[in-house]
Amino acid sequence: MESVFEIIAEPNRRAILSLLVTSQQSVGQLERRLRMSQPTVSKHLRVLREAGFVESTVDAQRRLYRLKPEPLQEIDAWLAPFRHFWSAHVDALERHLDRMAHINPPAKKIPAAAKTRRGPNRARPKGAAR
Amino acid sequence: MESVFEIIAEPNRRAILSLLVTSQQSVGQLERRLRMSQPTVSKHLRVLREAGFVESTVDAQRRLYRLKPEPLQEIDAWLAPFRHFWSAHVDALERHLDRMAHINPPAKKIPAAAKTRRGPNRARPKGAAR
DNA sequence: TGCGTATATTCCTTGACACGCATATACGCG
DNA sequence: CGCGTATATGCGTGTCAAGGAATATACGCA
Repeated sequence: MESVFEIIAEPNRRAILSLLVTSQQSVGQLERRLRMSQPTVSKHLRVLREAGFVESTVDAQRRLYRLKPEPLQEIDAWLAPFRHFWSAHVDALERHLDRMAHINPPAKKIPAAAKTRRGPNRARPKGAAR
Repeated sequence: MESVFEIIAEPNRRAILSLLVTSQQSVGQLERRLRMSQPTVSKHLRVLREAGFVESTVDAQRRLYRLKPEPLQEIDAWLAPFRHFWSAHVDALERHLDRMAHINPPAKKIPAAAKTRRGPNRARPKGAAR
């Protein structure tokens, strides 16, 4: 269980992280909202804590868990080279569509904004449904 | 092995993806550059292919594998909410530093670039630009 | 101090998967 | 055709992690 990628491979752990992104939560809250057994939650929290994804503070008998950014940023960093890759792809597609448009002009004009959105940030969470 | 996260949990598979980001590669090339056995490479490629991370074309006896963007974009999309979280953190830190600077002004001015540098993907309003 | 609540830990079983080895399939060439 | 190269697949095995049940620890309160 060494890498951050193995940590987030577990669906329940991802669910916990997703719940914590809004605000800190106690173990009991997570247990109820995720409908998993208390030991299971505690075990996953232990894994997440040891990997640096979360930290906890004590509030009487409760423990409040909150997110820590570093490991997720590490994943984000790993994705960076691939973002370049797929933005290049989108650009190629755009050029292709531009060529098509040139040969066979569309009925309606495409807003210029679509062309201006350039840069390392091209990666839009492909909104389209499946 | 259903989710994209389980797929990239395996270090060798991540290595394969990283090699493919530059250009397409044959199985043999991957085998040599990663120093893993040929069956192992083929098996990982199979997993990656079935999950949509790569596709292959046939070149005589060779198979050339190349990247496909969608699954990685899916991971990127999952990270989006957390980017909000950690940029909020950076902002809080910045405000804190600003307060400190106000109380006890620094010798040197921080270059403006430092403020713009907001991760490759500073979470942007989803509907924006299209 | 004893009880109830909240969380952590231990033990055990089960299942998934990564790898090695052997073998199968596919292709080109002489 | 038969051989060499390139890749895929099947089988057996070892490892490891996830979850359930039981139990331990910590805290507040009467």
